[in-house]
Amino acid sequence: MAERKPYHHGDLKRVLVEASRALVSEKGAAQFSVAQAARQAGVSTAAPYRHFRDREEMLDAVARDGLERLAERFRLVTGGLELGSVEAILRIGLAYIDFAVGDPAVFRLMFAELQQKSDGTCDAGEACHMHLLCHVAARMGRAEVDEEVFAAGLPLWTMVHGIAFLKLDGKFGEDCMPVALEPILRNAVERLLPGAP
Amino acid sequence: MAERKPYHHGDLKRVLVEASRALVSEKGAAQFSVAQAARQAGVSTAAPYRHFRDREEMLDAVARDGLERLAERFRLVTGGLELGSVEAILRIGLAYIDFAVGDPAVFRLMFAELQQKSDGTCDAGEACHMHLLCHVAARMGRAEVDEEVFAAGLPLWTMVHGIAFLKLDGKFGEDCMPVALEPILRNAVERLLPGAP
DNA sequence: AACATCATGTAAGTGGCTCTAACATGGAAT
DNA sequence: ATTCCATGTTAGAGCCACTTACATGATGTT
Repeated sequence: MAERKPYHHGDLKRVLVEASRALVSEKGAAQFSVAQAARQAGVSTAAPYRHFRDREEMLDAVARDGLERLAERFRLVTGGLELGSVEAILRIGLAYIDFAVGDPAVFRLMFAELQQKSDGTCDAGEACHMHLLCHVAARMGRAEVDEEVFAAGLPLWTMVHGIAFLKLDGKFGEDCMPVALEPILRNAVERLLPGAP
Repeated sequence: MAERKPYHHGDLKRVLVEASRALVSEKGAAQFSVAQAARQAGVSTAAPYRHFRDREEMLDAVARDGLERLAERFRLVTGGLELGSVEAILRIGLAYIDFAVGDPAVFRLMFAELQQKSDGTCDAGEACHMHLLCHVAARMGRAEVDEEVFAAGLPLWTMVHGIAFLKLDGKFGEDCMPVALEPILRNAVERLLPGAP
């Protein structure tokens, strides 16, 4: 019988984040409620407030979790590819869009306006951005990510971000895909990025 | 004395939309409440439900209003410019971003996930998109907006949309503007769009 | 081993919110 | 004048965020 109510539950915080993530994923951040997350975790509705200041801090935790998972995906899809190759940059863009389509509500939350976003969440977002910029820098033959690299990566980053959001908003017609994405992206990468050395 | 409580208030619906817009603009859609909007309009908290099915339908009305105002801006900034000129397309993009920065919360709402978006709101959004696509079509020497025009406009539309959102999310550093936007946009327009005939 | 402490849980309560139901009012149609 | 209906009100059910006061048990001290 492994089922014995543990002394003080163990790591409720993690369980709550997971429950929150599921709820957001299912119903959207707007419908998310602390009370439901608590019930899902099998604790009283007051328990979450021992681990999170308020509802928003719980959502922030879900956002951060999402950003970290996105960064992990970037690592996965570019594994083994040459730093700064068109292929690698393309894969990052596609992974980004894939994530958005796969878990729209969480993706929205990751880029939503929170009154006060924790430092950890900001860092997690920054890490995602940096992953792209490193490849852009390599493609430009730069050793580090400076202003110029940032400027060069901007149109790509924003374009992919825009595609992701417009897809979520159903702005792409019925089946959500009237045109093939990959060639458009590849074309953009090749045209927008300063050529390799 | 112009202050006499009118028989049945006149056009409460319009007043409520305006109040809602102000509230959303000020506090964000998440903090918006039907009750507050009603109080702001000077009616009971139940009154709004004579004009809107629920809270979401009120937000939808605010979104629609925003989309219509955006379309109006497009008309303004392209007035007198040649159809299909780089200048016109550029102005549309800048107006888009300008709107986003000027009223972030409403802009977010305009592209937010609503459970059920009214047809009117969809149409208003479509009108905005079409405004851009008409210029793109003209630039490509096409008489009408077909699949190819759509595909050509996609990277631009998405890029601008992405810039707007990333700006709102403060992803552009402290002062919200580490690089000049216009040259980047102009560059993108000139490189991405098939040349004029 | 006995005890104090502190993190982490619960129960109960406050005030606000969404939305509904039953009723009120007055403008417009007959 | 009478009726009807759109539009307003009051009252209330049910949910939620968050707080306060209390409970419990793991941990470190003596």
